[in-house]
Amino acid sequence: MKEFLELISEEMQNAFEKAGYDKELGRVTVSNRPDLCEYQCNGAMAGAKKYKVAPIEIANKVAEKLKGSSVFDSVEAVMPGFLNLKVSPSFVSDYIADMAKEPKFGYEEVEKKTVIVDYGGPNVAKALHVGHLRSAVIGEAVKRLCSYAGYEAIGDIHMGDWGLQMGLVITELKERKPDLPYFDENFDGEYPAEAPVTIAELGELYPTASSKSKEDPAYKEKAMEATLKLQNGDRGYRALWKSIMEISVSNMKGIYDSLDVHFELWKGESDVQDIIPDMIDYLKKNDYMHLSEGAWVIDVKKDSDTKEMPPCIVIKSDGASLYNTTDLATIMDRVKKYPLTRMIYLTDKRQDLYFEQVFRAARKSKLIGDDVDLVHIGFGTVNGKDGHAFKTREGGVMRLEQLVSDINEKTYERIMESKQMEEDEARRIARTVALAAIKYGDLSNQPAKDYIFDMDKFTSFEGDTGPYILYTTVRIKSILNRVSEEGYDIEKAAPGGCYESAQKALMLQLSGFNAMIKSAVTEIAPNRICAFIYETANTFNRFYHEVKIATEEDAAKKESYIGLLKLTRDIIETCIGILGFEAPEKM
RNA sequence: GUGUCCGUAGCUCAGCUGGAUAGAGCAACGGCCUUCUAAGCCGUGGGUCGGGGGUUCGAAUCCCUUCGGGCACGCCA
Repeated sequence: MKEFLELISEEMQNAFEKAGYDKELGRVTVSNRPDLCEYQCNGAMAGAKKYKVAPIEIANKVAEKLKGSSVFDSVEAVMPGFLNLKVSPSFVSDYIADMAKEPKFGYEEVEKKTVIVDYGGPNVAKALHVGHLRSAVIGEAVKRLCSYAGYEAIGDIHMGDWGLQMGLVITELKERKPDLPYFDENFDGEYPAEAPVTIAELGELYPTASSKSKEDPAYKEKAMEATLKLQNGDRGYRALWKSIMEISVSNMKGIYDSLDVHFELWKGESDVQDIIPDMIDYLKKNDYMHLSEGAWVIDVKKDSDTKEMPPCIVIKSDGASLYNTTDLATIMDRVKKYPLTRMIYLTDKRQDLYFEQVFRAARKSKLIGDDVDLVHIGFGTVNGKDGHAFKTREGGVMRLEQLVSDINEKTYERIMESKQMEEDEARRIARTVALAAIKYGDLSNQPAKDYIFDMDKFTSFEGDTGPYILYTTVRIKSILNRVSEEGYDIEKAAPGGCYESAQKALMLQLSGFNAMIKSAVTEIAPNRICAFIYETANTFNRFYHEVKIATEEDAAKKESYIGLLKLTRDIIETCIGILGFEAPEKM
């Protein structure tokens, strides 16, 4: 189905052509002066120079040609040459009626192709903290957006399970419990089924090891050795690693589930270990890689570069692989396994340069063809109110679990303050609302920007927030339920006819849905969806306030209202579904 | 130093390929609950869009320059 703006632009373009001007000038945009008109066309001013006439003259001539148009209710040419437009109520309401009938509200899917979204990126050794929130939340939304758009979207958590962090953990554990069989070179029996550490211990092991290695070079040396030993397949280290992986992954699953974030693939850096040697051979054989300062690197500098571009290190001088190695191997692996058209990576924006190097290296060495798009979306940091990295009140790193439960608790209190409700129902609703608060709060910002995670703001639930969106949706559902209970068949209600200006405003708002999705997909910008549903909620609440729906006596009006309500609900729920949260039945 | 992102109301942010009086939310102040959920709606006050040039009929938006800030720059991820 054609986009609404496209349809009215066509009408305008025809008028330009009939008036003897270039069709291209007739592009219509949403008005930036809603007090004057709904849509506008600025083509007359752009064309003034070309035709050597005053803009207003062109505008007048075009307006003349639009007399009797079934699309526009009014076309006004005003100084210096704007064309101010109002569309006819029947034209919008017909369009809206069509949207309600079409699958995906008339949005036309892209060609079905496979895209991998690489997000999450948790570190096996480290507890999930606020830093992991954005990747999970944005990544999930991007993946769902791609799916909605028609792609075959595959999400890969891509865990950090193979680098130095594992060496650090192993080293620290060895210091503490040297008697574990994993560290006994001569041990050849079955390793214990139970993990040698709890998840809590694991969470503490890494930070300790990490700070030790920064202060003590000998310790760092040990950690690096342990890393290499693990990568080289030491039996005990592998068994230990596997054991740590198991408890870590099950812990992660729980947390990601609570965020309603789900991965199709639970791959990690370690999964490509077996193909790394082949890749290295390939890179060496074809001279893509050479020795530099003891390390194997791929030069990725281009003549056109104005900036410094260090080479991409594939093998460290101690022979160990690193992030780059596994990322390149992962690219190779994915290309082999899937008919890919695109790979989207979500990480902190501080890795911008790194990904540019890896992408260049992958292309240069032909591990990936030019037909596959590689995109890195670097997102900003989550900061506290003071503008610095988000911390707990005590100054520690905010664990993701902690953050979620804090917001759940505050939401629960908020509900109990004003509503009469059973405790477990309130708890359940609190989780739904809290999740919306967290996700919307994140997604409504542009991904690349840092943002302030303000707990008070996030739990206040007024204005441009997730709970406001949910509240609006719940209001709609509430009316539909009521009407339905009174015996009205809401299934047959269709949004035909336009009786009120607030109703028309809502229709015009909804008519922009498919254009919005299109731009959100092209720009990979979930924040577009947030802006759209916020405006939709505003427009609906105005309509809600001005028009009494349930008590409307005129059957035709009532049907059109209810039809519009259903469409509004469906569109909002589709949008929040893409964003990764949902609305409760009541709140 | 090189590169990159950013600087818009007291605070947090929108402003798409340049267009008419720069928009929201929070905070402040004032209205609206016997009528579909007041987590809502309506209204008031508040900005020389960091500064300076330029392109244009027209610039927050494009170009140059300058100041201020964040971040990254071979063996971490």
